[in-house]
Amino acid sequence: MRMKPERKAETRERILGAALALFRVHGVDAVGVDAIMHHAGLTHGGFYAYFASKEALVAEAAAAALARSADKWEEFASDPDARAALAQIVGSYLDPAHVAMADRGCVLTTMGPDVARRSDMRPAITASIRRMIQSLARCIPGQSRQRALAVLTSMVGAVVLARLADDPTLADEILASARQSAGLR
Amino acid sequence: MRMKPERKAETRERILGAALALFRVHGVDAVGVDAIMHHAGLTHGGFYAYFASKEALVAEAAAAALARSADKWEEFASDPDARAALAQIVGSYLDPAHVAMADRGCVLTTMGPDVARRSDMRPAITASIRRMIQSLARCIPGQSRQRALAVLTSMVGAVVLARLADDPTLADEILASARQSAGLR
DNA sequence: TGTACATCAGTGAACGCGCGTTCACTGATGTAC
DNA sequence: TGTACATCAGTGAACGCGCGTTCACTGATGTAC
Repeated sequence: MRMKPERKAETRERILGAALALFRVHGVDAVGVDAIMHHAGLTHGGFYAYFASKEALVAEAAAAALARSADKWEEFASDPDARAALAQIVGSYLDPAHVAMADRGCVLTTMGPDVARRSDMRPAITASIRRMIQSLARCIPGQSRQRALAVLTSMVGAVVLARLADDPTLADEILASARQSAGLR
Repeated sequence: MRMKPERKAETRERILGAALALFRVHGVDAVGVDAIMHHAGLTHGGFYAYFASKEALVAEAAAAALARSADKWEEFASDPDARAALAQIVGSYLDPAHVAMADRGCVLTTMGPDVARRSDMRPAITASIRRMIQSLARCIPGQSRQRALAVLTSMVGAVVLARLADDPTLADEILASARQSAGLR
């Protein structure tokens, strides 16, 4: 079943997407190659035509997902209305919907400790974090880098904590407090 | 080799301690019962005389470790000098040494997403989080619960991000910005 | 105090299972005539 | 336009391995006499 090259690239994206969704929900080590391929509508044997190893997929998937987040933030930050841009970035991040949909959640909050343990992934992740800080700084009154660091920190901490809280009221309180720290409302 | 009951309790603590250190450094799923028992100076077969399953150990170890953190914060918070108490709690948490020693790091930052996925653990974890928020509130000018939530959020986010950054300068910047957000310096 | 015994904390071989990875194969498709 | 062929994306059986768990056993220790 020979196919056009663009179709092969599509399949590759499909595997990456399936892997990411499963990694974020269940954790990297709890998801096997077999589960990823079935989620992508394929069988496990084909995996190694696309990736050298599961570890290589993990590295690429996490780096690509965070880079996409950084892209999105840059796009929001290019809005001339800085106040609206900040509301876009921070508001969507500190939304209970983001907490609930872990399968599409930010890599920093769904796979943070997992990625931190794999030192080979940290350079790519760090590069995206820097871009996210820069985008935030552009939206913040005074364009303070220090403030941008504090806002990113609050965003990550709030989503991690909100996912841990088994009481939705507490989770919402945490998100609301972080929104206020970020200068929203 | 029959032994005094206190000795059995000691062995149990040793297994819990070994498990926690390994879980925090390598992640729950990357650490086997065999590795835990060897780290505790025992062989794998004895494990089931202490815990019903690996999953039961994970739940108990994570809950106990966070409860111990909450105990420590309560102790610090009972200092009549609120300013000193806050410096103790926040300063030790946002110390580069805490970032570096993941094997003794706070459960929220080392195992956060892992714990959030196991819904049976979340009640115990949430109870400890509430105690930590209360301790923080006692140390904060005005005893504001809202501020306490924001400070805890910053602490967790900063340590997660600092562990991800492969550049120590960036990591230190993140920690310093969180210290400032918490009212230190 | 000294001896015999019962206890049970800890051992290590064995189990079934699912993992990551390999590979000989299949068959739908793009290409050449 | 129609046919024959080469390609290669995807299949599925098979591999060795380490996992979580079980269990018959061992032998140091506390206890009873």
